[in-house]
Amino acid sequence: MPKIVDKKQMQKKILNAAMKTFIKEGFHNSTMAKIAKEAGIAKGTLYLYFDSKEALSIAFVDRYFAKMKTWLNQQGEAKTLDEFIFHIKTSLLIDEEEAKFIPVFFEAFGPSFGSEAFRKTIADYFDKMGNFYSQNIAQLIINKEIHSDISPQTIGRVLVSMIDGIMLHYGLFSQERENYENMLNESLHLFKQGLLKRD
Amino acid sequence: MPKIVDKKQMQKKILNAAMKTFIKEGFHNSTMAKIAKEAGIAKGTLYLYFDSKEALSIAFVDRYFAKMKTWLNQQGEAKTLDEFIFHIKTSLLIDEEEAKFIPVFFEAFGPSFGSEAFRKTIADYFDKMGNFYSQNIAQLIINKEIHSDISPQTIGRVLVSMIDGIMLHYGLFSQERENYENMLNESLHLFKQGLLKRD
DNA sequence: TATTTTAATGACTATTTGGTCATAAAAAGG
DNA sequence: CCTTTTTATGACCAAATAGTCATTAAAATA
Repeated sequence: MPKIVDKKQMQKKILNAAMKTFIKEGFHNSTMAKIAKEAGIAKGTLYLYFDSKEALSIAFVDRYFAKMKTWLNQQGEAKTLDEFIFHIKTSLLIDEEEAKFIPVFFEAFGPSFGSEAFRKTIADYFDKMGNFYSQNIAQLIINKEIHSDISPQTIGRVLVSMIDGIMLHYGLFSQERENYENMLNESLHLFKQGLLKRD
Repeated sequence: MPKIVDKKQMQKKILNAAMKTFIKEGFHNSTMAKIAKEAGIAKGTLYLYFDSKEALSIAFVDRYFAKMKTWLNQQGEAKTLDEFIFHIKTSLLIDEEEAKFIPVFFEAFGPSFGSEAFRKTIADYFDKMGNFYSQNIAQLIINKEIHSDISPQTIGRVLVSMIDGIMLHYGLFSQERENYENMLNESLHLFKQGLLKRD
């Protein structure tokens, strides 16, 4: 009796079209009509799968961060400070392709920072990352690898901010790769010295 | 014969109104009409002083960075590590009003990150800040306040990235003020321990 | 194939808003 | 106080675009 469509498949198709349109036109010139056309459907159809442009944007960003969340969930807990520092280094060593997407991200979603919902989506991701670090730091304090006069909750979230800052500056201001790796080593050294338990 | 008005004074007044409106409404909801109203003038009058909304935005961002550069130039060199850390704390302790402007900045100028020239303008500012820190760190190494196995040039620029990261996360993800100050203290402690010369 | 239910369509609406312009007001000097 | 020049005003216009809805198409099943 009823016509049946794979909703998720359709949303995926639309999100792919959105990506193409965003890259080609810039985010704020990407009208719902253009995105629909790129997906090969009518505007009304698009609204059957996303209630609003904001909903579409949020779904887009969600998918963008999904990969990183998956990566995060795969990470095991570090048992030593060195291992912990290595974890951080791994998360900072994004490849050059990924770095090039950072300015595009701001170009595309800069205007979205006006939306509370949008900011919350991103904030949730960083909070999750912060909690991951916090738990690990708490464990490392128990293991007596890290000195105990710091708050794991606070320093975990701070670490995320600092790491993000380093990554953003790399992506936005395109320092040389070699230079970036120097900076990584220096900052990781600083992190390690800052966290180290002294006897 | 002619009625005469101080153009610069008027532009300043309008830019102040724009700032207020941007913070209150966000950039995209700040219509020229609202800005004019905030400035206590008619919309048509506003267009006598800025040819377009874009012209207004550019004037606005120019003024924003000019202030920060002035602030930077006024800073003296720290003689001790504690003084240096205090410097950093001062630069991180932006007031809540300023923090509220951060999302507005990305909202308004996010799309500009597609422009190489725009990124360079901002990069120059951060480089200037990085050099300031580098020079101070070099001096502190001479003063034997900081251990000598780090590169002042590199760590100066890294510090700027990390500081910027902390500030951005505060502004964008609006943590509680008290929480932010805790984070500041924790991260400054980490910086200090990381930089400290050990005997 | 007829029936039923869901999906697709795109012209249309409602609203928003950057920018204009004819008119009015203000100031300065003769 | 009249004239001239500059400045101020806000109703108005045109364009853009998010979102709607009556109508049509498609698919699944009996």
